[in-house]
Amino acid sequence: MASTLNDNFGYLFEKELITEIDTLGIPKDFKENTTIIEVDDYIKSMPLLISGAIKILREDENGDELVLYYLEKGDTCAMTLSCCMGQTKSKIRAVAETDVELIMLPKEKMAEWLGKYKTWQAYILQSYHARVDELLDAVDTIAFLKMDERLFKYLKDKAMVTHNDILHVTHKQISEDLHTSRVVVSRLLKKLENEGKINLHRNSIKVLEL
DNA sequence: ACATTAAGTGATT
DNA sequence: AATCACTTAATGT
Repeated sequence: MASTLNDNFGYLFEKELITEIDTLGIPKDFKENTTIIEVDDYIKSMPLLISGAIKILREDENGDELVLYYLEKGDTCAMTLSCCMGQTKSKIRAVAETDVELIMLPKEKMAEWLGKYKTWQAYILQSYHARVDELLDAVDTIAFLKMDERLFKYLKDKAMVTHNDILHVTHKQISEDLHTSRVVVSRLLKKLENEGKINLHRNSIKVLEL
């Protein structure tokens, strides 16, 4: 376990901090497509992503969802950060996009480490900043981009986090992530194929322009 | 061969 | 861009 930590965070954190994470953190695995955090869950620990990718979704009262952004190796969840500080419930849903390995850190240590370790402080601030940026990006995408551009961006993002240009996903699933209808997705995908940006197959899509 | 599910299409709002 | 109604194609039993 200590070696995994060193491989992934050795360049980020000082030795003592790695040791603390090693002794206090609880390693956890999630299989692809399992829910890691549900809306209204209370957050009692904060996750550090070791490997895999996590999809962060917003969900409205009808259960309609919308993809906000993806988390990758080394990232942490900004929502968790704000939840740990206040005593609030999660307002988002986190689903494992691929098989995921993470370490759960007790939230009490968060504040303590902020004062104790410079690298931890830098890491938290940096990831908070990155998350805010991605959120703004998501807002821009929804507010200013047309559906076809949103769709293509979605495909590219997905290919990026899975490190695979072939996506195994149905049009229906895409429409749910983008909060639109399947018919629209099918039509736009067809258009993208005609433009030579993707190849369509049943249950899979190959992204050509990355 | 039949049922089920994914994807394509035209028409309408 | 959403919805409906319908077709076609692929896949499972």
